[in-house]
Amino acid sequence: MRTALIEQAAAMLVAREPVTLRGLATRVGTSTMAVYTHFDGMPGLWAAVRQEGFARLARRLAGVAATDDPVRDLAALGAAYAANAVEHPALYRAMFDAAADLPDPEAAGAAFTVLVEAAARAVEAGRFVAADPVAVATRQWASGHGLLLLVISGVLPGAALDEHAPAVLTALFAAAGDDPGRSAASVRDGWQR
Amino acid sequence: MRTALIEQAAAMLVAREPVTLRGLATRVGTSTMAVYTHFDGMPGLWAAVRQEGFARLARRLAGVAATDDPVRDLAALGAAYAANAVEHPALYRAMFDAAADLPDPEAAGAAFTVLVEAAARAVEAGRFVAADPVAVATRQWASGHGLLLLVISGVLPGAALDEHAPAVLTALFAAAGDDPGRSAASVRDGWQR
DNA sequence: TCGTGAGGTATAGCAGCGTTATGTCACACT
DNA sequence: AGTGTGACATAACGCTGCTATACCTCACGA
Repeated sequence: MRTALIEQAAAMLVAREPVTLRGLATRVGTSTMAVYTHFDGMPGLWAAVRQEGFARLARRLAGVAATDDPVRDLAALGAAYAANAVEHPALYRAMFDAAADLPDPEAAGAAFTVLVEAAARAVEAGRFVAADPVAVATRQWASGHGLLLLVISGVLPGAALDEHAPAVLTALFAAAGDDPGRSAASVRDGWQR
Repeated sequence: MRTALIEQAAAMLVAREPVTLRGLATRVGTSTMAVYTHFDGMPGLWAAVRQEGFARLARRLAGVAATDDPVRDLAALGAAYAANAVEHPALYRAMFDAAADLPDPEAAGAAFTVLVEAAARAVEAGRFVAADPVAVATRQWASGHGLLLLVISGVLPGAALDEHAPAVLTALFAAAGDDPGRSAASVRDGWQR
């Protein structure tokens, strides 16, 4: 019942339908009370939906295979992150409506850790000289997040993603100490969606 | 009456009070009908509030004086943009809830144009070699937007702004062709909030 | 075997929300 | 001076999330 409600809410979200208590209960085939026994109300259900969104994101990023080029991997992770957001824009927006209070922040942490570890491998491989992996991952994440939100909300056209994301990533990786030309090649290779 | 409603709504927004039709009408000292005669309902009022938010942003950016160092100016514009967002986080979030449909998109365009013109001056001054000013401005804007939203929503601590924003800007400016050391100095100089 | 208590669900009603239909008034124009 | 047009007030409608209450089911122990 818990999972049925969460998945139905996520489905209504991607279908751009308004996620309402009564509509949700009707579709799942139960009464409105179920949301209160399992989630303590709509805010609790939204928190569970955000949690599920981050869990899916973490699984998706974990599915990106690591290669012997950690910079390429970072770009591939960015591409997977972007694809996940573009495929389910409403869910992505809902995730960050209140991303600060998650029932279990570890799911979001796991997704972020994948980025940090790839950056750490780049440091270890001598690509990022004297760079902080957490800082590199944070900057990549924040920059990509902003670009994605602007595209999702229709401010920038969809083509802006392929136009700007690789350039921004290349700039960040080069600033981390990687050779600019080599960064550009790695990003071009990793950013295949 | 129109402006009174918009300003009251913006005030309730920054005060973190729920912006409700009845509460708004009561505070302004009118009835709920005023919102319908002037804005055709709450969505119209929200559009007007977003419009006002972008107008304030454009005025703020226009108030940043240009110097003989266009890269420094870009950093200063970024700092002003960030300060505006941090001072009125709820308004900033509301602005981008549906930034794609504004009554008069020219206000948002004016704010963006300030960025583009500074980037164009950097190209003209030979700092950004063969770089597209619009692309540079877009990347700066998107990256700053993402970082700001993560800080505003509490995902990243407030200190992340001063830690990451200058570094990201420096990376973008260096990628545009500017000398890395010179970019870093200009950004450090412009990013004074 | 038969209560019995506890947990999940159904029902009905609450206050609040945005919206709309209708009524009322003041002011500008001929 | 009459008239109509625009803005505001009032009341009601349907919807929202939420809660109090009743019901039903099932596991458990005398």
